[in-house]
Amino acid sequence: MCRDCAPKAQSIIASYKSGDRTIKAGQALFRPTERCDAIHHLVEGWVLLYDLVDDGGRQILNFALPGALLGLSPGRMALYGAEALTDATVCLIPHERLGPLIEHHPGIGLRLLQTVWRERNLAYDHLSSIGRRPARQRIARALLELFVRSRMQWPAHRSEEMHLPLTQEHIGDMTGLTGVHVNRILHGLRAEGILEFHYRRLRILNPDKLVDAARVDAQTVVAWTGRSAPD
Amino acid sequence: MCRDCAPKAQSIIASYKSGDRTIKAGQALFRPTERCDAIHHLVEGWVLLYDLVDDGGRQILNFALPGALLGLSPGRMALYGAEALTDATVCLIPHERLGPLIEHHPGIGLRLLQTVWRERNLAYDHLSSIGRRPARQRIARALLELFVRSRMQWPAHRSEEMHLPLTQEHIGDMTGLTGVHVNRILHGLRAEGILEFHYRRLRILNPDKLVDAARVDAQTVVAWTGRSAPD
DNA sequence: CGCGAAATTGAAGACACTCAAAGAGTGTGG
DNA sequence: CCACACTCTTTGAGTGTCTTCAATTTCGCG
Repeated sequence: MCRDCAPKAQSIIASYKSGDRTIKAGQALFRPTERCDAIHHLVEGWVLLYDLVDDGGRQILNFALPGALLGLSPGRMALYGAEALTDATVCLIPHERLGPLIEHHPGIGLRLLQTVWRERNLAYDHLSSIGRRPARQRIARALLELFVRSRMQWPAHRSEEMHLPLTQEHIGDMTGLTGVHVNRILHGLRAEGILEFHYRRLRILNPDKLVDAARVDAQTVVAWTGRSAPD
Repeated sequence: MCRDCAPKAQSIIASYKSGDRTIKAGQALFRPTERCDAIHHLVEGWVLLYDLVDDGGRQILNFALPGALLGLSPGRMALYGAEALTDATVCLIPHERLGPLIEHHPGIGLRLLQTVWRERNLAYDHLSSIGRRPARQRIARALLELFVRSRMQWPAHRSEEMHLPLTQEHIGDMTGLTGVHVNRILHGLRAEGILEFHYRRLRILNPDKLVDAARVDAQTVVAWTGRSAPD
């Protein structure tokens, strides 16, 4: 299920966890500023990380896929909110158990390190997208990234169509745009025969043109997949 | 010098490194897409991480302070560029040594994990700033963050004035704005008696008003400092 | 003193936002 | 199975923040 946790690693972690938790789609795992004593290791499902801004705006920080580590923060307050996009399962590891876990199983430590630094690289990628790219590129990138990452996670599904439980408002919140403007851009992409995004269903009609509109290079796509490259 | 690396940890890492490297202010450690075989552990100085966008734009991803881990990427290509803002020293750890290092010294693994996840949280913070805040708040936040982080790193300096080797263009590249617009906003902040930023020197005239303009809460500031909160 | 880089200022324009209303799709309960 | 309620999408018109382009001034440094 989770690429980052081979079965063996899973069972090792299991002996340090305080328990599992299942969350229904749409429910919150935790909210910003809420007390959060345990690290949440996502085992199954999609989870949305977000930050709320005082004027009512919301910024989506990441879409966490299985293997992600949520709730890492100094102090015991969550710095951001987390809510399940699909039904999800997390494995809870109390903060104070993390030290012993890594002490006894350094290999796990290395894996966690790689997971988090991949998350950091992804965040960097989003930063330059939101900070320096026009709306069309941001949206094309965001959708392409979601597509690539989910295909990598669940290679079974093989079509160019996928279920994406997001509204256009969500896409706006991830790209730093308004839902209304996202709608206009999507309209353009559809008119150009590049993709369709209708009621939680994304269909890529012309992958080449989408890559072109997103202005991503092969290297970046590889980074999205999370694969370590060959030597 | 580096808060994250107690002397003991330093000496352990030393036995796994391939060497040190000193970089003069303004010089590049590595450029985007350049081959990069070793992890760069920053020991001393400020390093700027950036990404270049095809239209000529640049996005600053982070200002790395001592303790930061640079050059972590899948494959052996750098996903971003790194350039020294001040004279700097890095300790180079070949990628293939990382496994053995953590294997034999799990405590180091835990520290590295905490370092990277703090960097990730900082990137998330920047995301919501750039994605959802107006120019004035972004700039106020950016300057306040730099101030807080550098004060935490070098507590010796105690005044409300600091040396910041940046141009207004740099501030634009970190906040996703143009240098010209940064200038106008800084003009406003100066007119209000909040701060002065003139030729590589930042002086905070009214800390309370700056915090107000930046719209940061205490919790976020604590996260910037990198301190783990008490239980 | 003069050169180059950075800062400053103005004017015009563009991209994205706000406000608002209508249309389409989904789900639920009778 | 239909009707209603709700959410999400779609479209228009007007506005505003930030950008672009360009000229001028200030500053640091040789």
